[in-house]
Amino acid sequence: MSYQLSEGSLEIIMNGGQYDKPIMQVLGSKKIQGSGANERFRLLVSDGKHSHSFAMLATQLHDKLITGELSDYSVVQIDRFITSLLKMTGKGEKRVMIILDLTIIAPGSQVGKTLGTPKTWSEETASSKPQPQQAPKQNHAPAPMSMPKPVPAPANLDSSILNSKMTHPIASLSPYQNKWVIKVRVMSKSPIRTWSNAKGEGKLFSMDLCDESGEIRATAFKNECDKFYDMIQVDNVYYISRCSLKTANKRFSTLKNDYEMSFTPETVVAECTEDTSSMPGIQYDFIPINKIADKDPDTILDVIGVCKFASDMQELTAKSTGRLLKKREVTIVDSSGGAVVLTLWGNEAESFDTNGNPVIAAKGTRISEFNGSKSLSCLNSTVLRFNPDMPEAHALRGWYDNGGADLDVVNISAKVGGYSGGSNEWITFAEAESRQLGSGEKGDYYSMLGVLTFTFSDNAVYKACPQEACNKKLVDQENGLFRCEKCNREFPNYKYRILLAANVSDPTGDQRVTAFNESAEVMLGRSADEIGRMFEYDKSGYSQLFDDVKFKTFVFKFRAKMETYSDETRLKTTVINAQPVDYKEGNARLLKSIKSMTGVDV
DNA sequence: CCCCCCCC
Repeated sequence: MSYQLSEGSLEIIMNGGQYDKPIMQVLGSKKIQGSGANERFRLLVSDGKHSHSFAMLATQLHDKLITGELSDYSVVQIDRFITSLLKMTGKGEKRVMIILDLTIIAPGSQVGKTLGTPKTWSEETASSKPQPQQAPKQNHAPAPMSMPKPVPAPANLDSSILNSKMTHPIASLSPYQNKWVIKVRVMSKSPIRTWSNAKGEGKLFSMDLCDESGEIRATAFKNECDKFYDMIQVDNVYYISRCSLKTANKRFSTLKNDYEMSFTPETVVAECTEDTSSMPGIQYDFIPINKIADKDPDTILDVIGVCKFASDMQELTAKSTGRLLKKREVTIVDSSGGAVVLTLWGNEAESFDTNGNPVIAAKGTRISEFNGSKSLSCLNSTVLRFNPDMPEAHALRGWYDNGGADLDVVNISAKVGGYSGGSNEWITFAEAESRQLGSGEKGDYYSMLGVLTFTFSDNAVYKACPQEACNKKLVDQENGLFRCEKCNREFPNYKYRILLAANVSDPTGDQRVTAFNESAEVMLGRSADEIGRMFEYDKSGYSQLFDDVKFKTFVFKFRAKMETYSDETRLKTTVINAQPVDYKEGNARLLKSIKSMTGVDV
């Protein structure tokens, strides 16, 4: 078996030229710094003619080396790379190649030897030769850069860096080398946050930056926070230089970078005003909503869905910190048939506009679990986009507007048992529907303020087994005796019980419900015994009773569950409890609700 | 230099 390496490609690349997907051989690898998360590997690669050891492996490819998939003598196709000129202390410049993506063509064990007789490539070799120029193509090479007017002061910029007409890839940044300019897109920007602890107090904001080679978080404290907060805008591209780098604490960052940066008083930021379309935008890795249920709590993920329902904004005080929080729960659906609640906080909760069922793309939301059901919660670093101009969003819009809106969905955030939210919160029929209450195995309970709009008097009362624990309907033997099939006994006596079918309405909808004896007695305002007697001896009083209760308001507790009768599955809602309204309590709830909707203290 | 990401 013979392998064809891209002879001469190294020379072109190391002189700053372009070469599309060169085939090279790995001859060695060396860990150059750190351990664990700080690991970085340098590779010795050969194109058969030359070899050089200034190739670095992007961190996301480390696994290939660690698992041995990539080893000495492996033949690889370098699918994506960038080169970067690094200033070496006292040694001029050195070009390094950062391998961003590769395909293994043959494992090292299979190749087993050095191909060709590569000579060590050196800077001298490079400078002694004319710069080979392949026709520019694709976007592999460092983009030629014309520096915009530096902001705020040109004197702050290292002119040698700027004049080098190149920028450094994020993947090449390290604490050991501070002369660089990066050209980055801002993926997200946190709100300004203040802190106060034993070491002092201050304020900060952080931003997540990306370029072709990777991503990194930058934080601006105190003066720099004030200086740059307004200038830095999400989605814009900036040239940034003179930050300090330190090891990132993986506990607090999910970015794929071993380092993070802090702005310093010397930091210079200049907006890139040229065409930035070649710069990567925000990269999403969307998970279908129905797959979220299988993921562990605290997983960070990207999701896109159509807003089917949004709660009003609520204000609440965090018990632990005493902080005033604003939150809004948005239920999103996608064509996977899943629905999930996404919780927005702060300004995003406040300004969210539910009109038109917007498509929401969210990058970096976190799964939270409460009372056994999962939902998504936004973090400060979460990127939210409403109706973004992207294929996934257009596809979802089309799906939703052409029937998707009416499809049944499984809401993975549906409450599992217990009263809704474990609280005595009053919800509406619309919310019950949106939360998919009743779709689970166990049935769901919720409370609401509802109006009894109709009660069905037919078959509302029946003669039940007189045994205390048995309420079975008796069969009239027509001989003065009544038979209970359950107790397998005949009785001369019976007790009346109510089984009431009714309609309940609220401002958002209505629902056919069934009420059993105790709650039906409350709704009708008479005992089952009285109602039974009226049924037997006072037909007009009996029907008047059912008329009289129309439009009475109650606080209901319902149990909702899907049930199937003769091949037809429908939501069955049972009255667990009905109580007359305590208007003092009811008004307190309304005031609270008005306050949360308007922010007005009433 | 932060490291909180909330609540039911």
